Amino acid sequence: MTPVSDLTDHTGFWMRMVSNAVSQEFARKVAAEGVTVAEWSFMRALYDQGPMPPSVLAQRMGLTRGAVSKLADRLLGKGLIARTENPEDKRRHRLALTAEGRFKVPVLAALADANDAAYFGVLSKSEHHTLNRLLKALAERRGLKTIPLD
Amino acid sequence: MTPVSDLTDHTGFWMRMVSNAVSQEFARKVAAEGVTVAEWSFMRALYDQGPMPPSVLAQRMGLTRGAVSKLADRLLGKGLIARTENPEDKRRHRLALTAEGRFKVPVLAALADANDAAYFGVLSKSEHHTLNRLLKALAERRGLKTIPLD
DNA sequence: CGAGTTTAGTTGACTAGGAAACCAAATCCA
DNA sequence: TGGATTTGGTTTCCTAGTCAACTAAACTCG
Repeated sequence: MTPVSDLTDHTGFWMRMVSNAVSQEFARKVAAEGVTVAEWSFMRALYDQGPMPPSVLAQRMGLTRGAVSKLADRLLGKGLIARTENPEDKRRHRLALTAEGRFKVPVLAALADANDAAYFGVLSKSEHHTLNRLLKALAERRGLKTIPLD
Repeated sequence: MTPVSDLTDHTGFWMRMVSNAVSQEFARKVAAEGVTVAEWSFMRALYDQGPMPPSVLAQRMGLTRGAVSKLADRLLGKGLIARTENPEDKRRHRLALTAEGRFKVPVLAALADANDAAYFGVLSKSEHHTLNRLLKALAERRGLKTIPLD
């Protein structure tokens, strides 16, 4: 008959289906806190690693510099991050969380925790552990490193 | 110290990382054939289930009617699908693959097969099987059904 | 020194999708 | 019958990215 394999034969199909569902759910939750997932990821990176120039952030987040530039504008507008000049090189500057931004991180992190737990809670402990192991193995064997966004 | 859990503690984090990588890789490959992933998914649905109205397609693909309307415009422009009027109800119409579109599906399907195989081929047979099982379990227990796009 | 060159970041044109307003055809029903 | 409502689809405006052109600052080296 058709030489075309079934869509559902692909692991990638199922992975994306689940992954999308988890992400969309999370996006909905952080939206209630007034931030997008990209903004959360941005803030999270600053929280973990301290102030850094936009270019580094772009690389960490797997975004273009342009995207980070615009993202930074939005976060500046919301008062969640601040820009600090570098007197030695006027091109460079660094982005850092404001007090307000810093305060928000644990709140959002709690949402992330809850979301993950709720979503994968339908698996048994050992299933969950196995899934983690397999995903990490894939990421490692493929040399993945950029923080996933959406 | 910080009350904030590590990003990498989340299964969703790893899942998205891997899922994104698989999808981006696939997007690159189909782009070489002149279509986007959404277009592929669109064509695939028509291939599997025959001609259907845009609204049904929207539901199947988890897109809004607006999105499908635009997607259909693009595919019409590329000559991959055709619109057929419904004489009984001038609002409705159905979308179907053209001969050219129909011809392209197996080619794209082969790319999808290859991509999936390459990506998950780094797992052992039993690991791969386990991963499939867990993902399907998650999808099922969560009642997921829309075809994942990106 | 000062004209190219490189580097950091921004901007503008473009793409893909969502939400909601919108349009036209069909249906309902008093 | 004919106005209100419902339905199917399109369009408009918005958001969030990419890519490539651009600007300004710093560096290089003849």
